[in-house]
Amino acid sequence: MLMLQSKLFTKTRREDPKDEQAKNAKLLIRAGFINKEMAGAYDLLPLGLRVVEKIKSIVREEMEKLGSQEILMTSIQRKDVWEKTGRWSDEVVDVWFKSALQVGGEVGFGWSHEEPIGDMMRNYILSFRDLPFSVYQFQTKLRNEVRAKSGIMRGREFMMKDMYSFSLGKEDHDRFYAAAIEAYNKVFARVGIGADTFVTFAAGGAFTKFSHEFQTITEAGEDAIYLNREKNIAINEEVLNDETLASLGVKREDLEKVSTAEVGNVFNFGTEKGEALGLFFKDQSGESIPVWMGSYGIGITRLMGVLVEKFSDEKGIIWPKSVAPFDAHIIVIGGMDSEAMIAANKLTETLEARGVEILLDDREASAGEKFSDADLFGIPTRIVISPKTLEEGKLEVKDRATGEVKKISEEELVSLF
RNA sequence: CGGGGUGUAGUGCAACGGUAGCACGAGUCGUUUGGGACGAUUUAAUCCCGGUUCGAAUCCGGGCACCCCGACCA
Repeated sequence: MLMLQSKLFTKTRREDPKDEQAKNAKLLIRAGFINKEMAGAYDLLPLGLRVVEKIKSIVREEMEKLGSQEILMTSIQRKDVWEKTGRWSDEVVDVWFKSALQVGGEVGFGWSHEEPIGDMMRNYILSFRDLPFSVYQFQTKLRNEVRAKSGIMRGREFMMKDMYSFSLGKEDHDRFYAAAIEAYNKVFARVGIGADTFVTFAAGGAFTKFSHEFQTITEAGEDAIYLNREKNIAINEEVLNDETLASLGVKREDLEKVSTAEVGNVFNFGTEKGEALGLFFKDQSGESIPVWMGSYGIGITRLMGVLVEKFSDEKGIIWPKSVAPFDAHIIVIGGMDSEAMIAANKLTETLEARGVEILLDDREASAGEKFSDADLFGIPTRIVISPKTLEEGKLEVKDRATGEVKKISEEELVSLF
């Protein structure tokens, strides 16, 4: 895959936008990955969309390994479904966006899909033979937040991967729940935040004492967790009390308080949703049993924000290799029809054949400007081709993360990918 | 939703109640080409509505928008 930078319509900015404080928004806007539409709503531009798609691919792979099936539900939702669980009320759920149909009747815009999916599954879950299974989707969630903040980390419109499991009962559910946690850990490890992401004990529901959240250490986070690194136990602030501590076997004085951002959560509904929504199956004896449900979320765009918060320096973003918009950024110094350009085109072909994704800076711009943009974009490997490198017969390769510069042959370079 | 702050060319900043200026960007011409090149030249703005005043970017009222703190985040 090759993208010519001269064709990229976005521009980089030298200065931070004045209407952003959050580092993730400042850098992503300056680099042209996103555009601010309004507070809490950002457009994904070509480079930003590529990052989001990379994250989605990783999540998708892990969900497929879990055996989950991808779907896509609607954004407009029926009122009656939410009334069944008492959550249509603005008093109960304060983030609703609602509208009215011209022909009469109200609709809500999906801030979650728990109720609609439970309702939908009444069409497909009839017998114990239909269970268990799980489905997931990448969906744009709409939430009428009173205060959007922190750039793309808390928006009114954002992308979320939500998964729902439908099980025969507790045991069946617990098996999937544990597997989902494993899958989530793999996702966070693959996007580069494994070491700083902890499964925490969070407020539970009617069926479990705790739910679990995936919290990543970052100063930019809104949450705080209490961490015992030795025992690998992390506790959310809202459930930190003597009872919790006793049940988990940790002492308050052994806990370290760290600032974190929630990147995922898993929740056990038990039979609560099934009962409220009328989602039952017939067991072998013909008895009607409520379906046991769980929900599992990963904030895709928030995750992108967290990555920028964690991986950047004064010059720009430093993407982990797994989610970078491109593998390599080739910088040509010299005109469009220079020797360097010809050499760059040749190298590009060689690398492309190996599946390397390349952004080729073929613009008529000064070297300094190209280097600055490259640093801002944060593509892991920067390759410079110039009259100088041609003369030496070597390529200059710079690692964005370490800053290390190497002069190597084309063969050596190709072997890096 | 409570509190605080800010709205000026595309972007980032100036301007005592008295001619809206600077830098970057963008356009044109020329010279340049390894860390945001140089010269010439052009382009382009006071969030909206109302009030005070001879005169408002500036003061007052209302609205809208954005940022921050808190609350909220099932």
